[in-house]
Amino acid sequence: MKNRNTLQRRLVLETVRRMQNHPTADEIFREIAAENTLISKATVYRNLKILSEQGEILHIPIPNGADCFDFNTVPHYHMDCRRCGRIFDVNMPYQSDLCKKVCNPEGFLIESHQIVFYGLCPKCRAVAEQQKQNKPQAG
Amino acid sequence: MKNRNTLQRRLVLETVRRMQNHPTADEIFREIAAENTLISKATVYRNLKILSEQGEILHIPIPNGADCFDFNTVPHYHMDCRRCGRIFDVNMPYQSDLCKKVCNPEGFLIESHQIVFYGLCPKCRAVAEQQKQNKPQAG
DNA sequence: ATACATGCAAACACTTTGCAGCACA
DNA sequence: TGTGCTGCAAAGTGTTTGCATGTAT
Repeated sequence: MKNRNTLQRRLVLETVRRMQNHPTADEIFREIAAENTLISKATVYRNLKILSEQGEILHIPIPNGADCFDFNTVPHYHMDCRRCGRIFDVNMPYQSDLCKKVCNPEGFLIESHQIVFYGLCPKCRAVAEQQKQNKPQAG
Repeated sequence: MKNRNTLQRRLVLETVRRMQNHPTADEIFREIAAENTLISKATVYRNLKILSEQGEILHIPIPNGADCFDFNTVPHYHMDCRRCGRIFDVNMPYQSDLCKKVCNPEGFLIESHQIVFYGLCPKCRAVAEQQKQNKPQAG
C-alpha cells in the first residue's frame, strides 16, 4: 500500500498551497509547527519528496540555498533575487521548443530544461536605488 | 595588497584549465593532492571563489550537487546528465535578449539568466538503451 | 614588515537515514 | 494486522570560518 492520508502529509500539501511564496522545507516546517501541530522536519522533507514525485507540487532546486516548493505545477520560470534571496515567478511563456534548439551532433538526449533569472525584486530594487542616491560616488 | 601569486592559487587555476571537465572543488583538490602538493580543501574553495570573482574561471552552481567550475568564461549553457551527474557544455547560441523577453509590469530588475538542460549524455544514453532492450517490459 | 594566504579542524546549512514505536487502510 | 508513516537524533554532503602560523611583496 502507498500514499496514506496522514495528518502530516495533508498539512504539508495544504501549507504549500496556502503559502504560495515558494516556501522552503524549513519555512513549511515552521508554519506547521506554529499552529501547534507536532511534526518533525524529517517528515516535512519526506512528504515534500513524495508530493513532488506524485506531481502534487513542484520541487524547485536552488543552487546555493534551500530548495523551495511551488503549488503551481504548470511549467514556468523563476527569478532569484540576489539581495533577499527570495524566488519569484517570471512572466514569460514556457519555451517548449527550447530543447530542440540545441545543436546536438554528439547525441545527447535532451529531455527538459530550467531557466533561472537573476536580478532584483521590486522591493530590493527600490532599496538599492535609495542606497545609490545616498552615497553617489561610493564611500 | 591583494591577489598574491601563491603556489596553491596557481595550481588551482592551472588545474581547472587543464581538466576542462567542469570539475568540482573536491575533484580539483584530489587532482592537486595526487601530485603530492600540500594543499587543503579550504584553500581550494577559497581560491575558486577568488578566481571566479576575478573572472578567471566560471563558477557553475549546481542544484542538488557540488558546484563545478569552468575554464571557459564565455557565457554558455550546460547540461546535467541525470544518470552520471556530469556537466556538459551545450551547443546553443547564448540568448542575450532572453531577459528582455520577460513581461515585467511589476518592475523586477532582470540582470542575467542561466539555462540548464537535463537529460542523458551520449554514454549514459547508450547504457539506458541497452538496459531497455535487455528487459523490454520491465521486471 | 605586514597584509594576505595557508592548513587544520570545527562549524555551518541543508538534507537524508536508522530505528523503534504508531496508525491508517 | 501489517506496511507505511512518524519523531527523534545522528549521520551525510558540500562549503565556510576561526585561528595560529607562514610567506609573497
